[in-house]
Amino acid sequence: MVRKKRDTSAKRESILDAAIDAFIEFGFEKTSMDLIAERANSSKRTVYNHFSNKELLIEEAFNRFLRGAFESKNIEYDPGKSIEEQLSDFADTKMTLTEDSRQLGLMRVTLCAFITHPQMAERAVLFSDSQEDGLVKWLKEATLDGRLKVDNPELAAESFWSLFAGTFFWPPIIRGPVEREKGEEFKAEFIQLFLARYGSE
Amino acid sequence: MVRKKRDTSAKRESILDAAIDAFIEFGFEKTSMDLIAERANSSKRTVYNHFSNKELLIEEAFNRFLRGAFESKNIEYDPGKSIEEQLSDFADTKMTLTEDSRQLGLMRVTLCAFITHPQMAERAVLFSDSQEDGLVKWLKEATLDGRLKVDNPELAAESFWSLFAGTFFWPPIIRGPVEREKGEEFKAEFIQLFLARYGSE
DNA sequence: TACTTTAAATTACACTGGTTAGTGTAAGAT
DNA sequence: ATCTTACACTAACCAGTGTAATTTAAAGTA
Repeated sequence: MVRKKRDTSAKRESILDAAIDAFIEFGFEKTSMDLIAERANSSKRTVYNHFSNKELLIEEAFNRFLRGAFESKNIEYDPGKSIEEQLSDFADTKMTLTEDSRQLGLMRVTLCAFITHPQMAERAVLFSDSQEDGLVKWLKEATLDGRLKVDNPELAAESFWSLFAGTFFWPPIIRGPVEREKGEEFKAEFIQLFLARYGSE
Repeated sequence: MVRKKRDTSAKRESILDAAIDAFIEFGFEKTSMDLIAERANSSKRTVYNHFSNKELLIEEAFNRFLRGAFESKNIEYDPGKSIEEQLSDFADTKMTLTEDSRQLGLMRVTLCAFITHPQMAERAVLFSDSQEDGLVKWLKEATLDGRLKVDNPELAAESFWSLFAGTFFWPPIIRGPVEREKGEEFKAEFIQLFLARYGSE
């Protein structure tokens, strides 16, 4: 028996891409499999050959969201840079996620999926908990180095994320990107606020 | 000509209640008008007599959400109470919104509606902007009274909301209510954080 | 108070027109 | 031999309408 297998990943990708675009534009429920096929320049049958039902498509979109959301580099402590600069750079890095309109759209779709499929949200929470240790570690190192005074790094990290997300994550999800000027102003302010409590001087 | 008009508000309410419950349980798209009628112990025709299409139901649900979200009393400056106590009480008041599971469900539905119908989100943003002046006013009064040092009350208010929502609004929307112990711990922490920058001593 | 009248509100139910997830198949492409 | 396509098809669901019958309660009557 000779097995012949062909590489069909390109087709699969184009279907998934088309599906994500359509989900972003119309939402999951209102996107039909026929539309996805049409946009992927494919036949509906091929769509079903790759993803045997519609749920699998949103699952894959979700996985891609997770990958994108956390692949951006995490914060690493650098004794040679000021605390303000390190926090500011970190915020800038994370900000890019909601500046790209496709990524933003994918987040919106995913957020709705979380709300209607709580089991997806659980997976995301587990994943993000495992990832967000980066900031906690940074806070500990900065404290050991005498540059910060943080008793409870987990709590401090949560405060930082709240301050960040309250301007740079949730508002863009709902109303669209933040204007750069206002963004810079708020970033400076919340870093000041953070350091007023956790700074060492 | 004698006009007879009957009070049909009870029926209307029961339909809207049933609709909201169903939206919470199944989401807007997946809730059929037949189901709403059944749950309201009414006929589909009566549903349509009160709400001539499905959109009007989500609109009304949204209006009810707005009313619920902002009817809870706003913060008012009281020179006789400590700053910590006033902020803590304010946070407690706002917290009750996400402790009630129906209100939480309604918020989820509304959030999804915002994401898929941006024009609804606009109305909500306008409404909330007009309401959230309460905290700004409080910050100004506390500053005039020498109890706080706030240069930019709008920015400070935004920081406060970010800190609050980062624990007491968004996480409950996604994963469910916050455990009381953790909530108290974080509330104390974020008030400390806020006062480290804006407190007058 | 009790009763009748009457228009408004509600119901049951059938029906239309449209959409959509998913399947089967045979022919064609790589 | 495997992947892909075109296309026809099913079975279900659903928003919204039309209508005639039935129930309800406000207003008029005794």
